[in-house]
Amino acid sequence: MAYGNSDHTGTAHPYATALEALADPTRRAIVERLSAAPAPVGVLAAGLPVSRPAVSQHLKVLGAAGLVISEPRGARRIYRLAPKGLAPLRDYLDTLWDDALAAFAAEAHRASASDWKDSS
Amino acid sequence: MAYGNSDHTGTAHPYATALEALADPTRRAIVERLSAAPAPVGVLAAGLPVSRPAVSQHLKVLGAAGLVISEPRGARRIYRLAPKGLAPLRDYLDTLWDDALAAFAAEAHRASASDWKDSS
DNA sequence: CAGAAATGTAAGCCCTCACTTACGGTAAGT
DNA sequence: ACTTACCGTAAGTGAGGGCTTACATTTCTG
Repeated sequence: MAYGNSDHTGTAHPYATALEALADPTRRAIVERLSAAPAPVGVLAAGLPVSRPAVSQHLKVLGAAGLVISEPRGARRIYRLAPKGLAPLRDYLDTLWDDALAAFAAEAHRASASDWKDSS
Repeated sequence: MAYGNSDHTGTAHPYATALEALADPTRRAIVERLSAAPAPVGVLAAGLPVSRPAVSQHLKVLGAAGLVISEPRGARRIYRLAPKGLAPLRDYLDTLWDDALAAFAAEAHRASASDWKDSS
């Protein structure tokens, strides 16, 4: 098991927080919008069916997940995607992918004697 | 009402369901376990801090997300990762990544003003 | 300096969802 | 056939989180 721990035994790894952050449709919409161009909170909220404070809260979550960074520009605050923010998540999925393929190959090569096989 | 159904971006695409499925720590643990080798429900539940029916429900969600497939083997039912299940999610993240990079490049190269930009 | 504009935060409501126990159904063993 | 094992589903409960309104703060503008 090359992965950390997905359960509750450990601190949240970057990929976990990113995954949980992107699970929300509104947050995905925000991220997709920011993937086109940076924007302040007000503009983001204007294009969404939720209130502006809701967007602020979502941005806070996205920031904690390392997916978004902000820069104060006068009274406004410009939000943009963190370029490397998706890297941990992508790596995690790649590892899952590779392990699954390896397991599939091993399964095809030898079709028995796993631990879950009947233990009579 | 708070827009009960969650989709601003259109009909629930596969990557969305996969994302929401993997957001749960228990389901991630199941997927990671299956990425090592196929297993029946009982074995999966034995390695998790939840009951067996809970695992069944999670597997149903993962199946609906296209991440897991099952094959009845005698009285048991063997679950394994769907090799192509992660593809839509990976593609989605790749697109997001590429768009963000393009936006960053455009930002650095920008000449014209966006609507929210301050004039100066 | 007063007013407006833009944002973050607090308090609270409500709905989703993960989990449990209880039950019904199918396949293997004796 | 009876019993045992394994599994999926139904019903109900509790905690988490997303949303809203109200408020405090900072900054630009006239």
